[in-house]
Amino acid sequence: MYSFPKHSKLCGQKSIEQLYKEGKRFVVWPLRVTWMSSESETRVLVWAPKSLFKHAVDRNRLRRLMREAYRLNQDCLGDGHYMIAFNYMDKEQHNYASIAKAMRKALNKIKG
RNA sequence: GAAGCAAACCGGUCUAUCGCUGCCGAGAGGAAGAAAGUCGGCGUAAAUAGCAGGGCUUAAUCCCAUCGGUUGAGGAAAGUCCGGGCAGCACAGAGCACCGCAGCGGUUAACGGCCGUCAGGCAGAACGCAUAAUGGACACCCACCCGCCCGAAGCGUGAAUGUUUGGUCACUGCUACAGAGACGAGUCGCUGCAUCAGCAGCGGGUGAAACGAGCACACUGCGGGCUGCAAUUCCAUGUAAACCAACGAACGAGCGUUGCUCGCGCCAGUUCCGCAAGGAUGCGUUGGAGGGUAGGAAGCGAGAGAAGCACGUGGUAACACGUUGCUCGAGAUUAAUGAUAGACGCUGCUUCGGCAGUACAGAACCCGGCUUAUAGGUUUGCUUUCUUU
Repeated sequence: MYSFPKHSKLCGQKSIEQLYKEGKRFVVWPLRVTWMSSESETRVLVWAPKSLFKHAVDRNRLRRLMREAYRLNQDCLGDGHYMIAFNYMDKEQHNYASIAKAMRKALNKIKG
């Protein structure tokens, strides 16, 4: 129920370009969400930009936090299938609780 | 015991819940899926072109879900500064240019690294000398004076150790200002020789330096082919206005007009564009061969290794050698190695209840170095000084 296996990750240059070109966008601070509905299963991409976080260890940490927040709250999406990208926007590192709160809000917004 | 150095090493642990990469096993049953094919849609008056998360079909490839087991970041993984392996391309030999290195000797696969050593400079705990002023302490019945000790800059000596500089000046050049002159020029004074011209010697003056130096864009020795795993190789599908072949068109040739010459006539494609018009271009058709990008696999780690630690031998050491013993075992690709909660450990402060902190930082083909970042801790060695015996 809370798993996040490999085939749930969004990969491939073509589908990522398509998502960023045509997807709908909104912001739930500190996350910028780009999403579009999908015919097959839901696939997700998380990203922390190098321009905001110079060290790889910080980017890894934020990516893992966002991934865990999605994994534990993915039932908020219901039965729909989507392609979603989460971009981290803040210069400061938030803790897990605030990222999880933003994640729940974002997933409910996509569903509704 | 204190102080100052150097080298080597470690750099969190446990529990609970949820989860991920690779590998192994079980396992109902297949699953995913391409710029390709095909059928539709939009577009248009209708087509072509074009547009898009469309449906269906299949390629390489992979076995998916589920269950069980196992596995998983560093001393710097970092910077990408040197040197190699490996890969592709180039390549007769030698030299020039360019770039790098530079006491001497050694070490290594190699190096700008490392080890030993020589000379000069700098830093260096501590010690010695020295005393200004308001001073401190001793002495003194008290005050003043004198004496003595301490006392900062300062001067000197200077351990372990660290750091820095170090080829040559025959050739080609450079050395500001000052100076007659910084190299083929010669001033002032004196002396000697000489008929004169001048020659030789000594001294003064300038300057960091005046036939004696220093330096490099000069010379000498040694090294360097270029590009990097986004290298490179393979798989399947399809193909371009580039390649090959055949055929055709255009130009030319030829044919017609004509005595000859000149001149005129005898075609149509591709592309931009919805069509036409207009513009650009010189080729078109058929067949063959065949990339790049995107996708997948290898390269990529038990086919690991110039691997590490003991022990032995040689060497001052770096290091080398060994029929010796033991140990290590990540491999992602929109990118795993985690998240949350609690406890312990360590460090500092403490009103002894606690409180605060717990670093630097994340593999991306692999090694040897260097450089930079780093909470806290351990061990060993050296030097000086004090105490005890």
